[in-house]
Amino acid sequence: MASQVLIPSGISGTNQAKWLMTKTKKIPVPTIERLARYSRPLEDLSGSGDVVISSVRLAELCGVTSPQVRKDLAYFGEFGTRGVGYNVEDLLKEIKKILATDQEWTLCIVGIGNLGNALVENENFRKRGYNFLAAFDSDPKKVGHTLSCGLTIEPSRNMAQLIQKLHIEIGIIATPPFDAQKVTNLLTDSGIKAILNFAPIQVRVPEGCLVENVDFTVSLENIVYHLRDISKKGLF
Amino acid sequence: MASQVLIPSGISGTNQAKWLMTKTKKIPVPTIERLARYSRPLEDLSGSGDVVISSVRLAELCGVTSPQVRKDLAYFGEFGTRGVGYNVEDLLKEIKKILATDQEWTLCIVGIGNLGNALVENENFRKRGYNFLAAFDSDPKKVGHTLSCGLTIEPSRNMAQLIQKLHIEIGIIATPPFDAQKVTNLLTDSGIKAILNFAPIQVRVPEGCLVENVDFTVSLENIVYHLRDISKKGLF
DNA sequence: CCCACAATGTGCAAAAATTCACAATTAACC
DNA sequence: GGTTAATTGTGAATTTTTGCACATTGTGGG
Repeated sequence: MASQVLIPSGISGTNQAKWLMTKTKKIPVPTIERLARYSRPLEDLSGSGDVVISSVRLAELCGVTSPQVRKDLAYFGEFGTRGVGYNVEDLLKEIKKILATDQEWTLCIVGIGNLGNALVENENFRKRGYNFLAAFDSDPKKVGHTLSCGLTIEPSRNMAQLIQKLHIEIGIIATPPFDAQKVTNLLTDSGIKAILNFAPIQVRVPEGCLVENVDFTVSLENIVYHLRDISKKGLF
Repeated sequence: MASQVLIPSGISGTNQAKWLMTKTKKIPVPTIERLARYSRPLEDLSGSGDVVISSVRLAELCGVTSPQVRKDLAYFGEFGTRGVGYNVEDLLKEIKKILATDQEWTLCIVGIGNLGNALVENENFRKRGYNFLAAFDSDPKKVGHTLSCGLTIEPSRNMAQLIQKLHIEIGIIATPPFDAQKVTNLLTDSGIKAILNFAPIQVRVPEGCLVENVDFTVSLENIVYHLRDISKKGLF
């Protein structure tokens, strides 16, 4: 725990408190995650005819309450018009600015199994400005193979060199759990700034590196806990 | 919002308050998610020599504080021995009992693209008692194809019939976002009890069905928000 | 048997996050 | 131009979650 502080939502890093200060207001950690969720329906609506949206409607679409929406947005400014609502295009632009998704980011992926492949080929990433610049795997049988997205699989030993040459900022780990910590060390040694880890272990990083752990089985266990709970209570 | 209540961690369902009551104590929502995380290192340790583990050590391995670990466990009973710690095997067994992962669950998956394929082939699921009994896709080119795991891809129109015949409890959605709501309706109409949705939209379900939405891009946006925040503050 | 040490379990305090209620503002209509 | 309806922005109250401090209990050694 010396070099790592867990942020409730799952992201972890160093000296979190400082990062969450904007002017003098503290931004609740879950707010950031919700902002990302708000942007999904806004993207959809931004194509269609609707020009404005109320906090009530946006809340419905995202499964939260409307005061929550208003409060979340109010942390960062006054984006709406009283009596009217929020302009869809403008709000989307503001949220993107807040989240820093109005700029391009450079990624690499480590571990080109089924999952790694699915992630690197995923349209949603590229569409949102996340650019995979390199793919790594330690399996000699995979190295040299070219993926549909155009990337050629590199051996893990080239990691440091490529990350620095291509200015890669974020690393995604999609290896088996056993390799995840080793890969994390390789990535951080190469100067990566943040890691999105899909291996079902909690990887440790040195000061100044961000980690977010995504664990599918945790989500499933959440579900089955509540499922069993329901049948036990005989509510349904 | 009429038929759906969002639980902070991302899981949503109906009348949540009731489910979280055990005897008279309210269980914090994040506690369940952490219990799942605690079980990972316990599984690893359960093979090796260590027989007991302290809350301090377990907390380190999971990136939380030690009072947090103790408090989380104390909601469900007294599993440790004062002055000693927790017996690894026993604690794992207790957590599995709490989470209902000591039993088998039946799943199906809808959408056999890269991601769907990666999920259904994933060892971690089967290893933990999550059994995929059916795979669906609406693409006629995919229907009839047999996956490495042995399942044959079924057309979506067979969904209701198969879910009922095989007593499938949980559905996983790995379709493009546009199809996700339609698939959700199909699943709930077929009597599914819970849905794990990987499409980047918030799907709506009728009363009595659980949903957990997993959105990779939300995790990434979380990261880039904090990353930009760091460089702006000039901390590194 | 007693004492020192280690580690859990827990009531209470603190912090964090959400919800409420309403003042403020705008648009639309007559 | 005034009145009504709609909707935001926000301080205060409430609820939820976490952290602290310590009493409690078990272990091992002399």
